[in-house]
Amino acid sequence: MKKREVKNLLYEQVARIGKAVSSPKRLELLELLAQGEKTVEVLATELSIDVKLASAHLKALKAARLVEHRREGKYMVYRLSGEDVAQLWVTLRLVAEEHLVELQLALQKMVAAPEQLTQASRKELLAQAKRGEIIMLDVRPEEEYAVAHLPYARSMPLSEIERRLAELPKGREIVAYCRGPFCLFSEEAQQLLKRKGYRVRKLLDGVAEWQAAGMPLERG
Amino acid sequence: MKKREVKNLLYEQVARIGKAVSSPKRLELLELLAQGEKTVEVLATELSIDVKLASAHLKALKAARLVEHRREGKYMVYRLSGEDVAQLWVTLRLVAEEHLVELQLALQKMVAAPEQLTQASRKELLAQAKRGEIIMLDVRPEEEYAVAHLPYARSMPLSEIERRLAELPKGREIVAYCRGPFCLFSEEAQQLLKRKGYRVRKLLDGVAEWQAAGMPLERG
DNA sequence: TTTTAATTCAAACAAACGTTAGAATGTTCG
DNA sequence: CGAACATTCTAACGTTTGTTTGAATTAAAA
Repeated sequence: MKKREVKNLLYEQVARIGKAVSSPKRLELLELLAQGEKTVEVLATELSIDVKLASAHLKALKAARLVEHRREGKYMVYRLSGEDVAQLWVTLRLVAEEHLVELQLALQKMVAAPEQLTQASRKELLAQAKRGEIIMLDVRPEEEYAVAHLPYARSMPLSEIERRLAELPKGREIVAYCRGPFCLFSEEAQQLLKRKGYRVRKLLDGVAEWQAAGMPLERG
Repeated sequence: MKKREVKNLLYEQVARIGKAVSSPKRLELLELLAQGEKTVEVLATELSIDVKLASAHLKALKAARLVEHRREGKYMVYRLSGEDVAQLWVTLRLVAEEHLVELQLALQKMVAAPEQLTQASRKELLAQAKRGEIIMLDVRPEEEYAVAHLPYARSMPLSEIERRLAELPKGREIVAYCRGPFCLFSEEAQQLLKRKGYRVRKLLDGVAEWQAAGMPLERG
């Protein structure tokens, strides 16, 4: 076998991964699955697409071995096939944010103050949370909190914040986070809590970003 | 603007990066450019493709802002638009190696002993090279060595090894490396030097892998 | 001016992709 | 068992891709 043929074979395999992440829908699926395993129905609903289309995209992801699935009763449950897949999603997003002006602009429109965390500020934040100086608030659905969350975080899904305000002491600053920079939950939580008179910061990191930065998670 | 439309916009931007890395040819171009800037002609020759086709792929990479180019006399010189792009290539390759059995098999066929380096063994290797216990040998073309190379490495391109054997003392073990796991230079260097009676190990890491692992490089 | 390197444009073709709709499969539940 | 449900398979569509060829351009060098 010639050198060129062997080389082509190698790069074609890597390109399979590339092809899998070349579609916006599949990227969104990966980001969602980075929060924990989910059924096809849930995924389709979150993406606002037909279940059939979601299934087709999941099949493509499965062909590239980026996801695995198992049957659970009536439902088919999909999950990422490894932590490195979540890491890949974060890397892709970071490269896009770094190089694509269009994405930077779109993000600025979406988020008032795009506070980027450095490695140092992540450690500082963790220390503050440990000492109880701030309240780390996970505003994702409770199932996702159950899979994994930032250390010392408590769960309060966006939809429940309004009627659970009593649980939040007014004195301390709140730091809200959700699925990552593209997720709007923490943005909405921040606006809601600000109206109620709280001091609130918003984190762009989700669990995938936090972990990719080498920081520890709590797993349920 | 609706939430869904904003989200679509965001993921579409990241998918631009995904599309750029969804072609084997473009991946090979990125890996080559990770060794240093190169002209279109050189790149096309290395890939064994038409200059026009190389130009078209480079245009696609440029559209995704993964590469930049400048004119230098008659030649158009391309380079990666950042270190994160090399990091992306390494991440993609690692995910592919981890999940695609086909790639693992192809690699095994190519390389006799696929010695994977851990973080600890990289540091140990660096220490040995510093103490002069081993000879770190960069067998890539000299220009690529000039751009960046592993610490304490000396340059001896594969094509020159045979007539420069006198420069290599027989006592010490030689550790040869090239562009990365998909490059055959170090494999051929190892076989050649073994025939000449040297003790030779082969490194799968190239400069991109070495750097992605957080290890230091020497830049020329 | 002529050569060289690189890009552009156009045309062509097969292959692959995203999406939609309808039929088929396998599972649970009454 | 049969009905309801979740998911996948199949077929079809228009679109986009990768590649090759040939001719036309642009910029710099000899």
